[in-house]
Amino acid sequence: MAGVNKVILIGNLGKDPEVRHLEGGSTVANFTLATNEYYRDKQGTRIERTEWHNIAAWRGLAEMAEKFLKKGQQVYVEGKIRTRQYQDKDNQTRYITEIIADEITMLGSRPHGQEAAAGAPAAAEAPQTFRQEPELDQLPF
Amino acid sequence: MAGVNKVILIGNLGKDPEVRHLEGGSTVANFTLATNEYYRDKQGTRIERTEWHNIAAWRGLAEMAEKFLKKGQQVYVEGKIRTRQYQDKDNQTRYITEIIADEITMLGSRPHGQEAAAGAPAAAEAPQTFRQEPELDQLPF
Amino acid sequence: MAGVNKVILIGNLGKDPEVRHLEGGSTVANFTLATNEYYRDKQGTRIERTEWHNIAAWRGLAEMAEKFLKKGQQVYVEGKIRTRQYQDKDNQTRYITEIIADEITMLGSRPHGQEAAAGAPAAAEAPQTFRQEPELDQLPF
Amino acid sequence: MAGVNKVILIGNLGKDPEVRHLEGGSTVANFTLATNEYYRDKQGTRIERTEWHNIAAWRGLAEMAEKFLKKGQQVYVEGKIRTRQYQDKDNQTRYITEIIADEITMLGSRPHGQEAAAGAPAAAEAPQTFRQEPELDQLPF
DNA sequence: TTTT
DNA sequence: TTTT
Repeated sequence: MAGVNKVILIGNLGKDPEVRHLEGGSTVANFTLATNEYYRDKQGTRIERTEWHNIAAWRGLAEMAEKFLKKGQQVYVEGKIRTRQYQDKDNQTRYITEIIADEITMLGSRPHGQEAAAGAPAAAEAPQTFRQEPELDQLPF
Repeated sequence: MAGVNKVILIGNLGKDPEVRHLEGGSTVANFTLATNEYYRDKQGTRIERTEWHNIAAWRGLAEMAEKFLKKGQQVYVEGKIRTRQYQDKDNQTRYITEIIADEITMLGSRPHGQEAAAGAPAAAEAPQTFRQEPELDQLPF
Repeated sequence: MAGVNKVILIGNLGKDPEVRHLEGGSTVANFTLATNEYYRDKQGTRIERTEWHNIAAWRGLAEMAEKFLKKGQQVYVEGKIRTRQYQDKDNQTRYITEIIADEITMLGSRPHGQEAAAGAPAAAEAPQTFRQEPELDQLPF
Repeated sequence: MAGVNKVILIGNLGKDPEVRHLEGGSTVANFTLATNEYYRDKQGTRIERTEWHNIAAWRGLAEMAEKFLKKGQQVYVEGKIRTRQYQDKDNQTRYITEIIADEITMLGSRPHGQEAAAGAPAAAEAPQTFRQEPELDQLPF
């Protein structure tokens, strides 16, 4: 039974994307994204709660992230949840949950006092949407 | 800067919900949800990939989950991602990512050879949607 | 400023898809989808409200719809809203809002007393997800 | 069979919200929202396509829209699709499709040369999310 | 570690 | 009718 696994986030990058070129030719960009929530507690005090998400962008989307995204920027990210396991230094099994991005849209304006990454569109140009191209070996059937 | 943290899943319960009544009066129901994805690899072989999600439903939604949801059932879950840390038995910090459900809708029909949970609507009745009522101390401001 | 225009529906087909082969070689499948909502009114009476959506699936997705979808079937549809205008028989401008599907997933089981469309997967096979392949002339920039 | 009818939009207000106080005590705010899409056509020319959506916000959300939203502002809107019919001046049945907003989040910064609506949060304050409170007579069952 |  |  086919299912749906979809995540929609709007938040700010906690750091510049880190790009790695893997053996085998793949490229992946990783960054953290903060989504902020505000509410009042029982005493009426305003509370801010920040959730941090690990974002992974692969292949073409990784290159876009490297070129156009910077720490602090507000973005829309659409993707899916993936939890993978790894062995830590004590050889214990650990789990990490990531969002595999399918689409990234730049929102609002750049933060003050911060330059766009090299190659980013000039202020006069329209901010952009980037979509992951489907891999030939990952088409649904 | 307010953000968005939204998850949309369609999958099948991996087990009956486990309900706990916490000190302080809250109720929480936990269950796992499998979302299946199908694709062909480079050799053209059909691959099935299952992602397991930890779902937490609180308060009124927990009671609904306890009454109406059972292992194997197909559901739509809307909610948000939350990662919390805890100390494991070796006093090491560990992280677990959960989906806090805001809305659960029952889909399709019950799996063969499986009874509905006690109190579930008869087959002739419309399957249902359950929404979390907002907590008075958690309204946005 | 790039935006987001996303629709997520779960409902039942109101009729079999109607497929048209347009001059120029495109194929489009149209069907209606009912999304049901249940609530109680002020008197406590159960109310059912049905919203009807016009779904359009293009190219590869149209062929999938023609092969695999039938009246009554429960599906997940992801797509975007598009309103287009046309002239009615009195030469007045009219508007119609459609959902252009990007992804369709078959849910649950087939309705009783109804055969699957020719070519549909056997009951024992996994229901399927179909995604629109991007058109070369419609990639984001 | 309960369904799902969900819309997620990011766009800019085409005009200030228009607020009406209906007989019976309800308040509704209406505004248009432009979602922009960019792509290249077969000749490689950059095309901008704008979709206009009719947004309706009721009750508490209408008051928030009136206070805090202005023409040009970039917002995230979550809601559902509703098509209603009415009689035009020639007594012909016409249809209009609207998005009934459940949640509105203000994004980015205010457009240059434009004042915030009276009562809007000062620049130093966090932009906000507004959610529709459920009506007692519209709870799911 | 972000943003306001 | 928006935005860049």
